[in-house]
Amino acid sequence: MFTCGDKKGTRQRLLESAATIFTEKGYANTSVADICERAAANIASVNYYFRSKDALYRSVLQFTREQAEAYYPISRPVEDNPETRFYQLILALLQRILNREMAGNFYTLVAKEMVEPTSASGEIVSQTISRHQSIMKELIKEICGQDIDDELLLRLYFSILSQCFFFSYNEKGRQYHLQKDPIQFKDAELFARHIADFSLAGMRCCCSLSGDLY
Amino acid sequence: MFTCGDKKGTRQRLLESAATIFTEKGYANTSVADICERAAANIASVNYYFRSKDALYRSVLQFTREQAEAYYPISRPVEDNPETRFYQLILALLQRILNREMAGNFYTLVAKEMVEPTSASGEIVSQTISRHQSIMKELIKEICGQDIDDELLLRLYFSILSQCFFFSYNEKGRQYHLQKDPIQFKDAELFARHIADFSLAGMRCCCSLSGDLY
DNA sequence: GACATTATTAAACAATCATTTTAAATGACT
DNA sequence: AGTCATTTAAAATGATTGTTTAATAATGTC
Repeated sequence: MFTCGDKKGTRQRLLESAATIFTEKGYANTSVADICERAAANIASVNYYFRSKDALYRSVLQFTREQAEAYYPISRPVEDNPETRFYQLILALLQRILNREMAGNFYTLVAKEMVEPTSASGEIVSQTISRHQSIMKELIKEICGQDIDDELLLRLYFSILSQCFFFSYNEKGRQYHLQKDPIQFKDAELFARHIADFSLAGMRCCCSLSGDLY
Repeated sequence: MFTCGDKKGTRQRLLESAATIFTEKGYANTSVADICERAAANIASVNYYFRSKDALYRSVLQFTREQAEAYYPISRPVEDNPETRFYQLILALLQRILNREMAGNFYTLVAKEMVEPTSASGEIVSQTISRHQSIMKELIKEICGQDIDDELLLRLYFSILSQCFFFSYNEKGRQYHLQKDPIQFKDAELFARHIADFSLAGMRCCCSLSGDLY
């Protein structure tokens, strides 16, 4: 296990190279040759270490997801009041998404899967989403009351998450809406504050008139 | 100009066929052969009527956009109160997005451009977005007051629009979040009602504490 | 040091794709 | 009918792609 010290193994270089290029250009626009070139590996190495381009892509999803979960854990201590934890949860999610390394790559890839699912999409994406969903729903219940209607709960979740997932758009895609400067990692706190405030008000309002309108 | 009556011309068939398949599979995963087959046209016809696959794609963006704008106009009479027009604007947008024909195709294509911009992306997408943006911002100003801070105005716009654009995800992509049944066109009113209520509360709250937190 | 396993390389393969070419067919108009 | 422009058709081109093969190098083990 004496790997060369500062040098990463070929397999790992391929994984990171693939993650970067898949994120940037998408699966279909990325060639195996591109990936190998960036990883300074031979053209055949993708099929040697992973069985195919497709299997490599699945490994990339897996790998970047693990990185994301290691980077900013989304389970928080229970001591604070729900509103604070609500803000922290949104912040953690935005920080993951805006992270410039593998964590951010994962959410960009997930965004692509939302818009144009691949065959590899299935498990990993749906696991990730449903994990987010259950955590967020628990928090909403704490804030709105445990007896909240299931349909309403789902809609509230959707309103909050759709705001967060906006940031997993491509940089250029975000700028279509928020012209101005590129979004930086440090903007996470600002937007998390906004989304939290905006959504807390929305939640409370929708809960208080629950059932009246529908 | 005596076209065959019930039969559409080859060019038009190509346009609609391309719109459908681009929407379903994305630009890179769609072959010119696919498009021609569905349009019952020869393989060379794409290059005959449009100069290239790329130019065809641009034409598709243009065409579907026109269909969307003709289908559900988003400029509404001024007589109602702003809250009602706010709801109507969101409803019109959702109806466009959830429309099963060319209008819906356009917003699905725009969603793809958000996540993975192509070289054709530029003008059409940014025009569409900035039109939505100016209309929505005007309405927010009416509701929150004309003296609202520009930064806050942009964030409010973003919160509202990101909820709407969630529905331009792929069907499977939406179901990752809203498990249950596929979203139908008729759900537009339900979700428009929710987004409007949720967002009106959020707007009012953010405006009242404007400047205090940032 | 010899052997077996693992890793890397260069070349070739087979398939797909967008586009071009060249020719045939169609329809309008004189 | 004959001319012309428009449209359709089939086949070929040239480039790129993912994957495989087979030979070579590196590494670890006894």
